[in-house]
Amino acid sequence: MAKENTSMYIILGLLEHEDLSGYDIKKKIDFMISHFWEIGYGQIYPTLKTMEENGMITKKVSETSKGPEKNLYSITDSGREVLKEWLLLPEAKEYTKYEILVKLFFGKLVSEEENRKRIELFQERHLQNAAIMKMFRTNLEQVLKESEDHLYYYLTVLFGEKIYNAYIEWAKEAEELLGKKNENDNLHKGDNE
Amino acid sequence: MAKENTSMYIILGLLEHEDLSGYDIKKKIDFMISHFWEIGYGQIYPTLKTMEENGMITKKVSETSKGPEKNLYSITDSGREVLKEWLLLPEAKEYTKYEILVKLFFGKLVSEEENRKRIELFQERHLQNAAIMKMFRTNLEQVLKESEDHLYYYLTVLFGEKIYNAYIEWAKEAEELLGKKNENDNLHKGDNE
DNA sequence: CAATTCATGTAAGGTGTTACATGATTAC
DNA sequence: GTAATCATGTAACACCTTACATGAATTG
Repeated sequence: MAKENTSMYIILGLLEHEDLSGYDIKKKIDFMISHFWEIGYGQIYPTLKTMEENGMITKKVSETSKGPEKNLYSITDSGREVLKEWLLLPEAKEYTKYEILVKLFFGKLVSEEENRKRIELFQERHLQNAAIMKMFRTNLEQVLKESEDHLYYYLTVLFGEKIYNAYIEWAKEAEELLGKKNENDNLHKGDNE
Repeated sequence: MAKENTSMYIILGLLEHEDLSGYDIKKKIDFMISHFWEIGYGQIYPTLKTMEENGMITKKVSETSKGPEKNLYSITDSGREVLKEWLLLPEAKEYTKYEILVKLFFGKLVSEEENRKRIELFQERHLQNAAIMKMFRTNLEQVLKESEDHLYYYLTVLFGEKIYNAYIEWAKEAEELLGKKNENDNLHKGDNE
């Protein structure tokens, strides 16, 4: 058995709620979870296979009236136990890799324009992400008034929004700082003329 | 050759500034870079080996008066070129994995106490990180007044501080939301008595 | 004299990504 | 009819972590 295998627990968690195919699982993850944990098909299908072999889930081939045939998976009691045990364990610390910061860290080696462009693109990407999260949050808030079923989902969306906003704020400040540097450069240029 | 191999470029970037041993490289990364990109010895030593084979760096064994012998690496012109080319490429999007959010997403399956405890620990960890970043930033600001040599380093520290603060803010709000839920629960409890 | 730090490295295994392969159905 | 979506899967490889192994020197 694997050591961590968070993908497996994500699949278990989703199946605890409803029966799903590998394809469905991917869609759910992309929509609700991918902002803090991405998984590809290359991980999902093999994992489903070993999970079935280990008795955590069962497969039934569903002959839908239309479309290709689906493998529908259901969680077993054993799977439910494995999931709950895992949920009680302390989690590993978050795992973040920001290639943009590595490149910026060595920013002296390229032109300032290059660095500024990089930060702008980063900011644009995350303005979009922040907008998506805000939309999700607003929709969820309507639903939360009636029942708190989605409270934990809401917490993850809130997290996403906060982080993306922090990215955007940083990008603004970073651009200002580079701009200030430019002004100084120009002043000094003026001194020498 | 590898496809991305960001570790390699980090090593090149550090060697562009000064000659270092594998051990030195690890220390530098831990101190300045690990907040956005971690690397272990298991990656550094093998990478140095292949980099030497590919002519990006050269090794000289330094017989220091005291302590064990060191392998000091220097970047070559070829290595410098490889680094600069990479610095001009657009970066991959950031890679983040938050196991805590996965566990929270399925938070309904465990007790609320469990979830609250989790968030508190997360917050404590990042209060410490934020404090470290603030200290770094304050120190760097003193230096920046004299020369802007460390401006790019400063930008990465600023990033760290913003992100850790966003984590902390989120944790506060999340705790409040869980608390509010509790109050509601108690109210409903009262209704039924 | 015991623990920590300095210093280098290997082996094994787990994790994750990318590319490839296939084929039916649906929407334009 | 062509492009996109539905649906499943494999193979290769790149990446990264962990554990192990060794031994000298320094610090308390």
